[in-house]
Amino acid sequence: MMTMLQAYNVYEDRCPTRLVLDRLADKWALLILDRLESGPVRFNHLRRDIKGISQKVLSQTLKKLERDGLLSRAVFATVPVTVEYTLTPLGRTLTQTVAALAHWAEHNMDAVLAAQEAYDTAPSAR
Amino acid sequence: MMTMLQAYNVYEDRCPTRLVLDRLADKWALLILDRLESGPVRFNHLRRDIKGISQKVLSQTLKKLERDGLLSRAVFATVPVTVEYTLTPLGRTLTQTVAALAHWAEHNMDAVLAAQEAYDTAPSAR
DNA sequence: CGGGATCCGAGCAGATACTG
DNA sequence: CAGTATCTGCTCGGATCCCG
Repeated sequence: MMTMLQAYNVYEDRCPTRLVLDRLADKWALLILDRLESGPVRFNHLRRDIKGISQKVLSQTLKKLERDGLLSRAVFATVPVTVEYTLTPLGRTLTQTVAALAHWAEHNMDAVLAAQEAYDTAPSAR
Repeated sequence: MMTMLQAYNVYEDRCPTRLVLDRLADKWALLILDRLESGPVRFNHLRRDIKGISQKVLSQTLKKLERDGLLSRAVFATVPVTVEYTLTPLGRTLTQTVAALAHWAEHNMDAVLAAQEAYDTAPSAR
């Protein structure tokens, strides 16, 4: 199954997998997907929770993720209007992997920061 | 949200985990790490294998990954000089997750592409 | 072979203002 | 509340040339 589907080489340029990987290789997208894992969240709630993201970038990123079928957008005719973002089943299959990446970052950041310091203070010819 | 191990909140700005995640959220970095999984590779070999990457970006990305302690750089005094890039033990712990992400992209790209097409051809008020 | 240095253009991000 | 619109940097990436 796995071998059959692999009609494309990941390292090849212009392969569809690259397009998907490229979309996923986005700090904000990863954070948003991770944040939605626990359930639907409204726009300004996301904006508040994900510190440092601008309203424009949040809007753009949400639109891309919706286009990719990873999350869905639900509008409720309240006053004022309410919009909820929810992971689709497809998106939910991804969050496991995203969470794994986040956990790796969390558990290994000390090692990474130590490596950076060692690298920066190294007197060798760089 | 999460629980015990989380001394930092991933969604907080300026948290170290964010810095690491940000580094990982790089298409080229992911491809390079994935490519090095099977063993040491030389500079121009990487350049050839990872289609579409420029020499400058390859060089920059390798330097960042080395600084993060994810890969090591070995110079051999041949003529001309040979440079090999190898995953460090730390880097090797990451490739499992990176590979999982690549596999997800590969197995689900059809669904993603279908979702994109549906989104683009939708007549609804967007 | 394995890069560094430089120049340049496109795109992305920030800030601000406005709207249904 | 949940965005859109616009303007303005400013960084990133590509291309080119050069070197030990």
